[in-house]
Amino acid sequence: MDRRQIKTRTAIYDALTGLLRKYRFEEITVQQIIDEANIGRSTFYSHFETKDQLLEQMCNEMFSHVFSDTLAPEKSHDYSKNHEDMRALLEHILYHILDHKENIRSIMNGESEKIFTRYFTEYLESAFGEVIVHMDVDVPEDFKKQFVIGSFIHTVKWWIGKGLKEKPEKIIDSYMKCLPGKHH
Amino acid sequence: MDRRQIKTRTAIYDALTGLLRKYRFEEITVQQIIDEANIGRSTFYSHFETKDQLLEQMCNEMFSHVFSDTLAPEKSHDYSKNHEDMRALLEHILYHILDHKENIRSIMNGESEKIFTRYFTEYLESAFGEVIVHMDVDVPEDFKKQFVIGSFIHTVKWWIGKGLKEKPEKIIDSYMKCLPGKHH
DNA sequence: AAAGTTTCTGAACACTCTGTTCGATAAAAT
DNA sequence: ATTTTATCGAACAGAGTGTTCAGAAACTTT
Repeated sequence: MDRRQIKTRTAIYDALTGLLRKYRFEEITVQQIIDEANIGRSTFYSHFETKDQLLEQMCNEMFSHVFSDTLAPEKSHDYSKNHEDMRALLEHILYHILDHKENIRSIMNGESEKIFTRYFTEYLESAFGEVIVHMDVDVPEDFKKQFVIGSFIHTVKWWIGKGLKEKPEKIIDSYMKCLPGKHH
Repeated sequence: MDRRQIKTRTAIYDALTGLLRKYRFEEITVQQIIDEANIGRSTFYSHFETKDQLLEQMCNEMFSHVFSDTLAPEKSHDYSKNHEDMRALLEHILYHILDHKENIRSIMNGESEKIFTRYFTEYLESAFGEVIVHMDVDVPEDFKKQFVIGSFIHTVKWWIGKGLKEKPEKIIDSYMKCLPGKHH
């Protein structure tokens, strides 16, 4: 890829992340991004069709970083046999989020929060769909799934919203204590 | 209040709810609302400063209807003593939502979903804050609160998203089975 | 190093949406 | 019947969007 393209691309990304620290995505204009990134107007539009597409792509890259290497290597594990493995993976996810602290915090306002939720749900379903089904609670399976995944994502959002101050271990510990199942 | 004001106000509300059935709030323009409501441009702006303010006020009215008479009459009950009372109240809330089916479903897309969440959280905290504290799970209190309330709201959203097809009793039953505590 | 290719630039443009203003008209209140 | 208040709608200024295009600048190839 042409160095110039990479340069403008990262300039745009950096500009947006910077602006997101001060303003909500909805109130940021393309002109602001252009000025902040120090690029020409038409350059922006030759990279992205709209402001929304830029956000979409940026989140896309970021969340694949957060989730990609979490999913792959641990896929062989059987979490239904060992709750400690599940605990380790969840902690791993939180540490990954911690790595992207700055970006994630700025992104988690307004419209972009939804993209996060979408990715997160998708990922968790593929990673834990099986495990959840095997939990011994007498409720329909689709309910079980939405409850476990939904409450986890909500917890993570709450953790982010509170400034990521608590330790991942502590959050996961509390979370797993609140889940229904055999681990009492 | 002047009859004319009421007329335009409801015309605007109806127009927006109608449009929300076809489009997301973000893509609806003031002009569309004006045309749909059959009112003059300046009339709209003499009632609402912006499109967002309109949504805010509309949700405000609606959600106070959903929650107002749920909270008041049951306030004396002590849910920590009787889980059946809590169950009844939660079911009551779902039935209220069912009453506003059409409106709620159209409103639960995009930006307006947040307003719903805000109201709902606020309400649940005032209604159940005490009860939750008394639950016997060994996790910090703020975590307990966010978990119980967050997972309930998520469940309700899921229920709405799936078209409100299942019976409130069933949803609440599953929900309470998934909650940690003494009811095993 | 010269020629060819790709990307960036920035001004100019048409367009859409917003929110305001104001004189005329119609409806409600007293 | 008179006064007050609400609506109408055209006209306007302003902000933002997304496109176009010719020239400059940066990369690639030979």
